[in-house]
Amino acid sequence: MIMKKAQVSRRSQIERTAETQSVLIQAAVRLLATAGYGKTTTQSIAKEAGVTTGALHHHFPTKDDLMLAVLDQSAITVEAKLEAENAMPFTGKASIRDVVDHLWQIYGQPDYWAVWEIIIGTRVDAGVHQRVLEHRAQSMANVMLPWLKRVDSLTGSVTRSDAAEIFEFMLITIRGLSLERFMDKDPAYFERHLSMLADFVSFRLQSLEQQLAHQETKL
Amino acid sequence: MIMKKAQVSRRSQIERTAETQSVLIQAAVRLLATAGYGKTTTQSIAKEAGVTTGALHHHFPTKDDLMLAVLDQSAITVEAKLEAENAMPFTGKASIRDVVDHLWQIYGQPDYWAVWEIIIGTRVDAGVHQRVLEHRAQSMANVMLPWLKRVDSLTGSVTRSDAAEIFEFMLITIRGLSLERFMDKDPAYFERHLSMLADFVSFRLQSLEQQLAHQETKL
DNA sequence: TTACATACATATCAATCGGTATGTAAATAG
DNA sequence: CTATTTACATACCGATTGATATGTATGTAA
Repeated sequence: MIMKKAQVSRRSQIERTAETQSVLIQAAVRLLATAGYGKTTTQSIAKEAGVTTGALHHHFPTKDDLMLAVLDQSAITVEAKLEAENAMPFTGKASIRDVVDHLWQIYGQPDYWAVWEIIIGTRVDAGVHQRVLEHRAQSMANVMLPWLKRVDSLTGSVTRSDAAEIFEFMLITIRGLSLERFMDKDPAYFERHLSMLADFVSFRLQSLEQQLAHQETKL
Repeated sequence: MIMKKAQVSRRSQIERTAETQSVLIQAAVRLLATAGYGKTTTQSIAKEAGVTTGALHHHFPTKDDLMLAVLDQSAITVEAKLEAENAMPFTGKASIRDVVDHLWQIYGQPDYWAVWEIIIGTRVDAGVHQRVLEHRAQSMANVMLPWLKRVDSLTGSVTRSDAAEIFEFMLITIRGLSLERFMDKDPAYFERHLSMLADFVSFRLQSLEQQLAHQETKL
């Protein structure tokens, strides 16, 4: 016990800062996801993190600063999950379902809803909302790039704008599904609709390919 | 001017009640849709409605009561829009796009977001949230019924559970699309994805029919 | 016209919001 | 070991929250 106390008290300043900030961000994410933006107060965040509001405001002068830090952390987490996926192979129709599952694993995660709470919750505050949107646009581009590369290597004929459109559609549906988590739906419900989404994407890619092949034979 | 004053002051009690409650509900919807649940306070609602908080609490003892009244009103509005659509014919693939457009006209309306603000905003309060969910389940059943009848009369072979699943998928995508309104997307973005959704539904219905036709020839 | 109910306003409540001022403990530079 | 900075706690601020208490205006039934 004493040793542990001594150990804790011997953290460097940068370690202390990193840990406290991390704890605060995680607490904020948890509260945003479960209670929503409106009920995620600086006091509840501090309590959840096990620090005081003084500590919170020391690291994040305003609540908005903390919210933006949550977005930063979320972007990092998403990127890490994506890189794990990028290491895997991508071989045709069967793996479309894997892509859908993976997107759901990222954006269907309860914690990810924190990001939407911030987007929606800050929409009245023009200043913050603008920064949030910029943040998001950057993140979105990073996420889509690997998909575009994969579709290129897979079909070689589907245009980038078509592939981008399909990717957008996947994210839209997955976002809609994530809203359903606020209702009392069973897991099979989500499974069914992820499956339908994967079917559709496969169908869409296939028909785009055939269309282009047909045009080429004509020329 | 005097006549008008006299006219207004000569409303019956039931008229006064109906008008004031309506004004309050409309104000709440407007604020929920634009500012969100957290920033929709009883005082801002009263101010927006042009009455005092005393009047608000006279008609709706608690904020929750007013929120449930918003859901009631929303259900009525949706039902009215549906009946207008039900009067129109339903003739095959082309009109699938009409159905999608109509659903978007209902659920993509900025004001409808008020309903989601309530669903999401009250999710911590178990008591209210339960009533909200029950309210919603009832409303959903009403919305889906005409679709099921139409698919029946159109194909005659697609099962009800398949048709219901497709309808759910449409709503999921439309909900996801409605989230995009908080980003700065151009109208063409929405048009593209509504079009894709319609394509998919047509494809799905068609392939389900062929599947069933194939099974019948086998027997 | 009287008696009463209903509709609504004013004033105010305790609780809580985001944020600040100030004091103390812990780490680090000299 | 000392001086200084950094991390964090305690205490508190004005503003605002949902809600209530009480008074007044308006409609209605006898």
